[in-house]
Amino acid sequence: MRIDRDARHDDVPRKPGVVAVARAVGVSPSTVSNAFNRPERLSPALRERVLRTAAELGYGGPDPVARSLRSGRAGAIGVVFRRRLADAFDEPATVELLRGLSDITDLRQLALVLVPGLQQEHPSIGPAVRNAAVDGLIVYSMSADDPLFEAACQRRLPTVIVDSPTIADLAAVGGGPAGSGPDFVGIDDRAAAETAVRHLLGLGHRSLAILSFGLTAHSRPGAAPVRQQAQAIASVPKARLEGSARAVAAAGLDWSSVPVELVPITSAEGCLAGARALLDRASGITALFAFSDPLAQAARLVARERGLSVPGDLSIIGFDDTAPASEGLTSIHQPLRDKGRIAAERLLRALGQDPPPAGGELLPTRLVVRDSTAPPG
Amino acid sequence: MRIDRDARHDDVPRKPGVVAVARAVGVSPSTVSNAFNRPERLSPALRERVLRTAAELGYGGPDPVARSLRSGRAGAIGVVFRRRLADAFDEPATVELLRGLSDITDLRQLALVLVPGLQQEHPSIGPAVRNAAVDGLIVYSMSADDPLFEAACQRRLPTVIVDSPTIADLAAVGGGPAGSGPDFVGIDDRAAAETAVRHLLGLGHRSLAILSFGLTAHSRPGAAPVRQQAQAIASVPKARLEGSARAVAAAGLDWSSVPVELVPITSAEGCLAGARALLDRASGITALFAFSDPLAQAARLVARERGLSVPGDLSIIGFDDTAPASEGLTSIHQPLRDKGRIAAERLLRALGQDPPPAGGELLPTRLVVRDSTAPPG
DNA sequence: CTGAAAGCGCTTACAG
DNA sequence: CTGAAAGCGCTTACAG
Repeated sequence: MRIDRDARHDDVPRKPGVVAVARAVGVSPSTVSNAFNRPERLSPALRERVLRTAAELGYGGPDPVARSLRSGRAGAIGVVFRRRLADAFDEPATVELLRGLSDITDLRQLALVLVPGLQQEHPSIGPAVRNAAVDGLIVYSMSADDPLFEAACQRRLPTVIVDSPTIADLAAVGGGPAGSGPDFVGIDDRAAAETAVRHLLGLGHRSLAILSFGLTAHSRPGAAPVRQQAQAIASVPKARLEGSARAVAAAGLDWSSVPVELVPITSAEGCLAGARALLDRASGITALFAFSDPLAQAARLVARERGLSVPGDLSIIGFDDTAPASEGLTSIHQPLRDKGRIAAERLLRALGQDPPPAGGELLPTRLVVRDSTAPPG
Repeated sequence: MRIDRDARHDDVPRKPGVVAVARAVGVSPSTVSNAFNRPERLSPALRERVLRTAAELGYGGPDPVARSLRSGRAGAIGVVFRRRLADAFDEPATVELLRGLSDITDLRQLALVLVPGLQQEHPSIGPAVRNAAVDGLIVYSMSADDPLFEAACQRRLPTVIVDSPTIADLAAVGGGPAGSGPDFVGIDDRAAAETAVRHLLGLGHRSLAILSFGLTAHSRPGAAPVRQQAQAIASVPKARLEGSARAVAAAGLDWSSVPVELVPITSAEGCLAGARALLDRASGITALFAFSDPLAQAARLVARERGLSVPGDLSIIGFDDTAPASEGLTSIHQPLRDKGRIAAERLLRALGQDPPPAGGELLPTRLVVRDSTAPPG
């Protein structure tokens, strides 16, 4: 055990601490601490002497962990992801959100602690969120039934949920942290999806299909009939499916005949496989609503593979508007960077004296029509 | 002071700790700790009772900071950036490096602590790297004379430098951490630049110019004559300039007549302004070597602004190969994701029993010829 | 299977 | 301007 080893060989200290420096200079630990943290309390000469001796001894400065334990502040905020960090960096929408978060944390030189979700391969290690030394948490788009979400809530840290679960869905499931509860920043996914489907229907399409995310934390890829849709827990796909259904019903069509395919969004291959599966079983459709731009891009690739022209044979609309405009993908735009900024601002306010108004914040979305949607050929 | 407040009102504890839970259950703190960390040491019934009481009391689980102080491990590695985090996320090359790093950290569920550099606006706060609770550091592309680099070295943590400063440049400046010194992962920037310029010269160009990064930590944008180039400290532009000069000299041309423009790479506007300045004063050139793809893309934009066709009137070669292949930019490819992976692997090995061989690792690069370079028209 | 004790490295109000 | 003392919340070898 390291501690005992150090104590035994007192003459061979592994790493010098504040007391070693104090001893060498001939002052008290308080003075060493002050030399680093409150320079104005020392005479310049003494401060100089302390700093020089510290450097000679190879003292790396006050240990941030000890300082943090004493002061109660970590100087960092955590961002909790559903899955691997590598997956997060692969999603343009997530990187844009991170840009927005860092726009705000940069102003205070705060570190951003990126916390990975569970790995299917190593479920035993336990969620990393339990170990993150942070002052507050951004929880990014999780299903309310995800064990990771429970673990995040358990920290009882000031928390801002981004996108999912919504406060309403949280209440329905009965989970969530105690006390004042988490804050929320997101969009009106139901209304946005309704807009997307209305756009397709307005062009004259009568036969469409949907490429969605998983409906629960442990959702399997594949077709999701209406009865399975009713079991949805994940707020984002749940709301978008509801919005889509509403638009379809309003047009006098039968929602239960609209194919919905669930796709694991963790990999480009998953997106392609999902698009292929959907186009296999719904070969008659003329329009497709994908719940993300990468999904829409995959669908367009698969359509081309099969000799379908877009939008001639198949109209495709995406979500997030993260594809380069040059690709001409019709999509629902949402202000992802602002979402990050606002989430970080609200978290920082919750950490300070100035908590933001309860109830969370919904950001505006808008339909951006480009070249991937047109009337059926 | 918070501590005293808690002590005074012992009946209104702010947050329950392991002792509060222990008291409530009627066991010792050790047992509570074991309930969370070594479940096998308790009878299932007792463990259950401890966990239930903890939940009732609103205990969030063992405090990671205290645990970290005691155990000596943070369960996270830090990535130190030269500038704002938001700038880092704006650079495709940096995001790709982060993907590589997280490919490895994900395997162990390690958090990634993103540490911002100094803000010009608030130099007073002190470098955030001093406060990062991490087990090791990835230092990403810094100039050896950057105060931030010094602060990072001061932590005396196991460290892997990515790209800059190189071990050789470090030794020349006389800085760097004591002890075994930092590890290094990068590329042979000199050779890669030589290849790029040879490609241009091989096409028949005789009049070229260079769009470079800043040569020191506090480099100003603008023209950099040869005598200023000699003062370069930042390893990457220094080596690339040397490689370029070597290729130019080998072709029997005069390096001192090759315009070199320094560009602040922190913003898209900076890139455009740099490209404009260079094209203003070097209007006769037929070829341009930009030290990054975003810089090359900016140069192409500016060329078009001025009615120059690429590659007809102006050949442009970039670096990193981060632009979409569809844009047809000739570039030097480097394996950025592998670079991240290898850096993380080496750091993890240094943290364990299996330190990597000294001397660092140089990754291969290759010239990718596309449509932005051609013989002079 | 459980508990008492020490200590991780620091900071801070307080006394001098 | 400087020091002695307490304590942040936890874990761990050791004893029982």
